[in-house]
Amino acid sequence: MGRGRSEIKRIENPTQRQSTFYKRRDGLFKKARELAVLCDADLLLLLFSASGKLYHYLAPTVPSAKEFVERYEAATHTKVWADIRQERRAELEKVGKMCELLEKELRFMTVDDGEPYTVPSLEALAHNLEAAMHKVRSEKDRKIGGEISYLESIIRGRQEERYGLCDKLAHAQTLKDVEGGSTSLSNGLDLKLGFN
Amino acid sequence: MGRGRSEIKRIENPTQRQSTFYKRRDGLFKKARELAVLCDADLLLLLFSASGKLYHYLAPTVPSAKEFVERYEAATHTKVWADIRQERRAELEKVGKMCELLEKELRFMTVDDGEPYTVPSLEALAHNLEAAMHKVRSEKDRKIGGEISYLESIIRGRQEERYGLCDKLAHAQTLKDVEGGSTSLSNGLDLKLGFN
DNA sequence: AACTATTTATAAGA
DNA sequence: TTCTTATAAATAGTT
Repeated sequence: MGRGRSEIKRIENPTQRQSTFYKRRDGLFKKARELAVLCDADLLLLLFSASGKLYHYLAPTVPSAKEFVERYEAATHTKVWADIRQERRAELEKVGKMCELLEKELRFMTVDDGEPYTVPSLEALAHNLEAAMHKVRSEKDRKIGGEISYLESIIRGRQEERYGLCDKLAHAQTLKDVEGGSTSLSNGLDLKLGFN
Repeated sequence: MGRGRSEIKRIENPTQRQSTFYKRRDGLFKKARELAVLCDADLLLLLFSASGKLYHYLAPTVPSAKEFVERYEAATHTKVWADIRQERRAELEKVGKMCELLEKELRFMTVDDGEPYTVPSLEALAHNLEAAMHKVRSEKDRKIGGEISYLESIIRGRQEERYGLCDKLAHAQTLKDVEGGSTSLSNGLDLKLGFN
């Protein structure tokens, strides 16, 4: 709304940001109230401005903040964290592309630090790297031999595997929680290198 | 908005109330997100529908989350939020790593498509993987041999390398865009595996 | 789930 | 801040 803007990104100009904060804060609280009343919903809204000031709204039907938080807690342990993971993952995928490179590199370099890795996990890592090397080598050989047709024949299969990753991603959290740390690492690498 | 209404009172018709709930819930959450992002504010929104279903929004965290939790705790004498913050932070890290692994895998798997890669780049890739393997193997051996002191002696050097990575990261995007896919890949691995 | 006629929210400007 | 106003968004009623 208003005379422009559609991008949602941090407003750098402090004056403008403050002004926008006031307006949108009022708008948000108004919306919150309306939703609570119109639809008979319970809601709690806590807001800290960048300068640290607290604003909050508690729906009229909610007797007390404490009670509400307890209710939230109860629901939280059954359902909410899955949603949070979902949100976080999307957020990370979107925002974290740049950081990814650095984190990746740092992770590899921490191998030198030795701290976080157990011998079994290092074995798995070495094994996977070796397999990856062979994979790449054979790939090269095929290419040199001009056996393009061979490549083409497996492209579809790989493509399908790749699409399958979407599903893996969708279940990644579950897997992660079930498996142990080092096992998780080696599985991650297995995944990464696409071994069967 | 819409074609009527201005009175804010409970909607008695259940169907209409439900419909309105969905629409306004989406609107409210969108507004909440926008406010958090635009104005760098921290907010928490908990919403229970009349039927007891929970929806919630937590502003993208980290820097101000601490402040948020501390202030909220001070205001409500609740300990819950400290735990939530902790869990969220751990969750963020885990999820980030998982995303990384999957994205990495996707990148590796594109080697199979063969399309964007030239023979020289595959050679470089294979070479780097082999070197990485040896690196990991020797790392493992050192660990097994308990030669911790050796590790410690190189940590500082690696630390410095790592700091240099910030600069590399800053230019990583540029490199990637400027160079062809194949060259980029081998460079990526050089970076990733930390070869000199 | 979509579609619009309207009402609201709000970005800029004062 | 606060008000005004031109525009962008949200959404009530409808299909």
